[in-house]
Amino acid sequence: MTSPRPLRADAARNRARIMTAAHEQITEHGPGVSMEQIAAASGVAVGTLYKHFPNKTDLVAAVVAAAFTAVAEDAEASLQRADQGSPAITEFTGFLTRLMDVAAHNHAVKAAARDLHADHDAHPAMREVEARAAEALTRLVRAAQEQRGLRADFTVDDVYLLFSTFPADQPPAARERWLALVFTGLTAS
Amino acid sequence: MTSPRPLRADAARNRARIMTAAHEQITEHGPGVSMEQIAAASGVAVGTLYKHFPNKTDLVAAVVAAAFTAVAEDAEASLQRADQGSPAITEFTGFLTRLMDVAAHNHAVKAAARDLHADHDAHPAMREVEARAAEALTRLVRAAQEQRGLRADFTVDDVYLLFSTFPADQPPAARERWLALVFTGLTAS
Amino acid sequence: MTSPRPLRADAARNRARIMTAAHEQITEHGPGVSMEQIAAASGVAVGTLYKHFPNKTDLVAAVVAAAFTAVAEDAEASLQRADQGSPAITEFTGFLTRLMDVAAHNHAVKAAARDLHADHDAHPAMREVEARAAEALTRLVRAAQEQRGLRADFTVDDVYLLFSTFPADQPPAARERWLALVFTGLTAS
Amino acid sequence: MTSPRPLRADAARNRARIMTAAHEQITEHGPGVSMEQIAAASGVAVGTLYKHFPNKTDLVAAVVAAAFTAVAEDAEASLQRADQGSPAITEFTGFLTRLMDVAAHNHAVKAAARDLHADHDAHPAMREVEARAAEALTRLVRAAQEQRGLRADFTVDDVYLLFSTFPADQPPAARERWLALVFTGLTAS
DNA sequence: CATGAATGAGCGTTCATTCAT
DNA sequence: AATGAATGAACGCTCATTCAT
Repeated sequence: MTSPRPLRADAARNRARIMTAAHEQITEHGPGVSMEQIAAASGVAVGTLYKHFPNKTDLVAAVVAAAFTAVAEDAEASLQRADQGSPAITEFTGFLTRLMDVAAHNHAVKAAARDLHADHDAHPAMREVEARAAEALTRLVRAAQEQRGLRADFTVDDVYLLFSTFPADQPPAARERWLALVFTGLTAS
Repeated sequence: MTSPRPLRADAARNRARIMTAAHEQITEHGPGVSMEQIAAASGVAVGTLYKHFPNKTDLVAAVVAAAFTAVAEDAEASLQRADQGSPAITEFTGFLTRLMDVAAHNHAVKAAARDLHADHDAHPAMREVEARAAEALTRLVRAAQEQRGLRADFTVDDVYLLFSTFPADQPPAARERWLALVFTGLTAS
Repeated sequence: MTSPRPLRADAARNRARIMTAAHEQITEHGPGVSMEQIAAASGVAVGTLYKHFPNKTDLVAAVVAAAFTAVAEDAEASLQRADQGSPAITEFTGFLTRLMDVAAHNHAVKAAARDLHADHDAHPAMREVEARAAEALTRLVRAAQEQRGLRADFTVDDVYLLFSTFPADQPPAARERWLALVFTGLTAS
Repeated sequence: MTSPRPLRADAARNRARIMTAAHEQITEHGPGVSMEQIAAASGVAVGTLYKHFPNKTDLVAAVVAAAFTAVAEDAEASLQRADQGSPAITEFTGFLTRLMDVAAHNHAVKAAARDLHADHDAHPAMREVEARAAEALTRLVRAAQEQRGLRADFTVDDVYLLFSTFPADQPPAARERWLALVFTGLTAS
């Protein structure tokens, strides 16, 4: 569905190398890295980048989407555990904490995501992964509210809001302090 | 020490025009505006920009610092009102709210400040204005805590943390929601 | 000699599809269309284009030559009608008018032909179709001259000259005006 | 009027060198020459080209316009001679002949002009020089018609039409033949 | 002091062509 | 014979910065 044709083996390998290299380069040098540099780090020529991704924005979006896939999967696993009896609020705060960890370890990728802001839905892979996460989180949030652990007016959009404002580029102490401050306001009154 | 020579009248006028124009241009077009464009908006030539500011970063830092001066003054005024009997917590949340308003109306400048991140202390004007604000805020925070309105572990650094993560570039509804979530966690337990 | 091997059935089919697609793409997007796009429109891969035509120039030349085949056939039909009693001058001006029509409807192909200018004889197919047209036109011109309708010094080269300067890319009114101006000078004195 | 400020001496010199080099390079390699190559031939860096001309199209248009200035002046001189008693038809055909000569010696520039086709009025310098030529030619055409030398329905637009279709890139013999054919149709009936 | 012309490395992107599969 | 991934030089253009005037 995502791939009309299954992509030749060598092309798939190159695509993976490009994504990996792009992730590394963005992490190391920020979303401003040049395509040329990503190409060099991938061990391919620029043209190959453009063969796989129509333009730089699309490549960056693919990197961001890939990074978010793990998050979506984490959300789904958390929901499943909650469905199987684990306290929903525990699962939810656990998910949030891990989400912030991911953000902290990928803060340049997060910055890239922010640069995409306006059209973050214009990228298919992004839309898909967001939908997955939203689906799981909606249910996890609801469960946590029903168990009286999470404030009643909390929504999935709030997760995005908190995530998007998490100080991923600051030192661990600051990140933890921020979480502490914010978490205080999340519990049910 | 900060000013080896008191600056000739016309030079001072030029400097002011540059700062004003730079603020406007950054606000309108983001921190990426070219020096050429700022120069044009200032009514001077690029060379003059470089006469006043060794490089673009320094100019942007000066603009950011200037924008923060109003904030420092607001902090001082709030403190003064608290000293004269106004409830410290009211003054503090009032200050915070106005701070977020300023951020929202200058979010491109705030973005510029963020781009400076690493060395935001490397710029003298920045250090100075931060010191003024910190001085006033420290006392305001302490007062609010003594009056049992603000959580006991709150510090001035937390103000920076909250300010730096405020979603200034998002629509009003999101900004207000963020404030609501965060403020919940600030009151004394 | 022109065809060392008679070309396998599927290869012949592919070649035809490529030529058709190339004609369409050139007509629609000009001679600058990329080989990739022509390949896509042909339903084959680029490699196949290069299998049939050593390089882009050769493909474009083949398209141009093919387009000229209809012209050569028109010339031959006109000559035949003249041989069978139709006034030669009528046939000749009729041919010229249709030639200009063809040019107008294929002006991007004509532009492609012009880009080839220098070596328009370097391409076998081109030489062949030109020879066919020249053969018929020489006799048609002679007949028209003998019947005193066409100026005595007119030659087949003049046909090329007029054709190559016909303003095919201009609006109909301009094309008609050009024809009117030029035709005035063609009748026998 | 064309120049709000009279341009510094060194800048004017560079501008002239750029125009000269651009003319030469276009003449030698066609309108497709790269800006880099024109810059090298000018003895300046690319940035300087862009300082003087916002983009390649504008530079090419300036070269074309400059080349046409001589034509406009020729038209004006021809008109003046006609006003002073020289037969208008002689002046007109003389002008046309010289125009074709210029085109022949600058055929790559003429090709460049053709590439500009759609927006050849979008370039101020072009508009101005066209207006000058049109003014003089309108009167010269009228005079030639009143003296019964030029066909009565001839217009200035016809001059453009003939000029734009003149086979400037063909050998002298072809060019002369074309002129001969076309001129036959211009005399008054 | 101010000017603004000049620099030139760098960027994103395109595309004819090659060659391993 | 066909595929299509990969190449990489080339292009138009930008912009922080320098320095002769």
